[in-house]
Amino acid sequence: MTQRRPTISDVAREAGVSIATVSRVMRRNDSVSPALAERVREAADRLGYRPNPVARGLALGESRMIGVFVPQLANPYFHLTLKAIAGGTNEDGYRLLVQESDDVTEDETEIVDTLYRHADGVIMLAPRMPDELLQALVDRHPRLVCAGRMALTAGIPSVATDCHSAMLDMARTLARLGHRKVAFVSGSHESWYNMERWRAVQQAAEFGIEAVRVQGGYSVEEGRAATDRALEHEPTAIMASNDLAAIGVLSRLRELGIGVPEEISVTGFDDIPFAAHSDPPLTTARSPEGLVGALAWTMLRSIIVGDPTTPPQPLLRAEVVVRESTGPAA
Amino acid sequence: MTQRRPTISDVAREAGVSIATVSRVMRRNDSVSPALAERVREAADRLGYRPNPVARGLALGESRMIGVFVPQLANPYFHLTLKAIAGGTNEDGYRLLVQESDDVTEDETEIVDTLYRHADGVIMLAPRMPDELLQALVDRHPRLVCAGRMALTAGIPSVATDCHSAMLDMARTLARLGHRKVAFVSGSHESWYNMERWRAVQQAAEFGIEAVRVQGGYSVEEGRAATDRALEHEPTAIMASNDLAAIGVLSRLRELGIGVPEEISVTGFDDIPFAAHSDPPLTTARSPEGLVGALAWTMLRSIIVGDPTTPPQPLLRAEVVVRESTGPAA
DNA sequence: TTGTATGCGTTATCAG
DNA sequence: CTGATAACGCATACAA
Repeated sequence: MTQRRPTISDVAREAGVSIATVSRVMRRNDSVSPALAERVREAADRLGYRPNPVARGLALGESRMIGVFVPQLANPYFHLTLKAIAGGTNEDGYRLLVQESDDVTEDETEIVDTLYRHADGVIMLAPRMPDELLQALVDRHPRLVCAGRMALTAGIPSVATDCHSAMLDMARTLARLGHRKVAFVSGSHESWYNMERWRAVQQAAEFGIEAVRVQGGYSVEEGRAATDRALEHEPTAIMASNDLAAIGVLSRLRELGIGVPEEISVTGFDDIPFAAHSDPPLTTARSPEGLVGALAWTMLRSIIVGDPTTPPQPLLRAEVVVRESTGPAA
Repeated sequence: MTQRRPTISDVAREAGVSIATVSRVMRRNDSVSPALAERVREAADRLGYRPNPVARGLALGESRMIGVFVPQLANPYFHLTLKAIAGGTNEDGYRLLVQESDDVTEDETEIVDTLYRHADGVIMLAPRMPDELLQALVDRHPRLVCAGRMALTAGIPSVATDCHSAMLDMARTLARLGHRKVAFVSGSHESWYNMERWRAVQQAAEFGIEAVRVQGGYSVEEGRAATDRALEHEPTAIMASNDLAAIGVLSRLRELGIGVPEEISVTGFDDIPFAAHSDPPLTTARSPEGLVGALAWTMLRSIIVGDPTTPPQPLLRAEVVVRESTGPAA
């Protein structure tokens, strides 16, 4: 029933040539007479033959696949980056192998290890594992780049957004509006981005802002739950580590009948597509995610092709987007 | 620099045995003396050896990978299904190869074809291609299942949600609230789900509802743009084909100062996580996406292992979730 | 220009 | 229980 897929030998037999010739034709190696090439192509078409990329990979020692690790596919934040990577790899004839850890940090090493077995290189998006593990990983797998986290001490080519500056900018904006006490709804303590953002909020003490941190997460539900914890500290503003949580905060505040921004200001981070359409529209920061993805691929590609010039490892600017969820302190 | 990965031969040499023995140990084939097995395992550990899954796949004729096609990774609707599939495959020792078409229907065949070269089977989520192409696809690739679209005429094992009934229920609810004219914000005309939903809205003529259709899409932005087109028809209710578009509709109506549900009622479909947190919370329908994914994998697995019993091809019930975006007709 | 033979890393068959 | 050795499907030196 399940007919066997035609192999290169089948085509060779059909065309009356050797498999070497077929291989050459498929690889577009021009050192084969036009007539023969045409005959081979016809035979291949007739049989519906397509080279087996796995076998080709084994022979060539390359798979033409790129592994991408992402903590959480359900987080819209990663989508633009992912698209940018996909765009770049497709253009260069590579395919993507995407795997998520579903936010469990312990699985990251295992996932990247297996990705690496199937792919010519791996891009990690916002890995949470500690630097030591990252270090061990890159020792095993030299073709590895980090996006969404600077892992320079681990010696991994990295590209990320400078969310510290952006978060500081947002805090400064709040300070100017008279806010003195803000609650930070934290994401994962293992996330580099999250810790950079928290660092900025703390540093906002410079502007006279007192900061407390409550545990949040990366979902609307976790943001809702964190809201009650935040309110215990009676802040005039709540800064969430990401938009997903911030939208949860907005949802919960509305439920409690607390006016935003009249009574409490709320900020997010990432500027996911929903941020502009929440009620009220969310003040947040937009990082150049597409650029992050594009650069990550550029860096990885230059590693793969053995380009000796070390690519720059940029920390990209994020831009504050002020919408209606922030206002003067109550 | 980039040291070669240790192969089975390296381990064999290190342990002083044949590669056959190493292979047996790695495959946990017990027909090898405990002492030798231990020696081999030690050698493997020392070298950091891990079997090359690609080579193993070539020898075995299987890759232990499952391809998943999805139209749009950025659409939250697919995430639960994806997670369910990932859960099932991981449990059975398979890995996932995920690819999206970015909503361009023409690319679907090519994507599935290449997925199929790398994987032991493919799950298509909500493919948009016409039945004839689907038919051609399954002729080439017997290990194929459809989720989110019934493709029975094409002879493809399918599992999907009965969104026609659910949409009809929603329309009935609106009719009882006095609505007589509704605008349907359409998704892709090539989407089976979308057409099922539109069919239901049309059928709502039974309840005295007059329906018009305007073009929408699968994003907040497209929903916003569609709103103005819908308003030209002066409907008392707008039924969007999916939550993403519905949230766009809400956003645009708020901008226009049109009260929901006082002046216009709005419904969505899918019950994505944001639906409960929009303003106002969205009336929508919830399909058992997790179940869809789980069943899709069950079906595919039984095909792969050659289970002769034809699995059922269920049309699953979706449930209407009434929230505050619907109310009596103005 | 074309064909032959070998290797890529494993598994499996068949002897010993 | 263990070891040669032939596949698996393809690419490529090397010969012709």
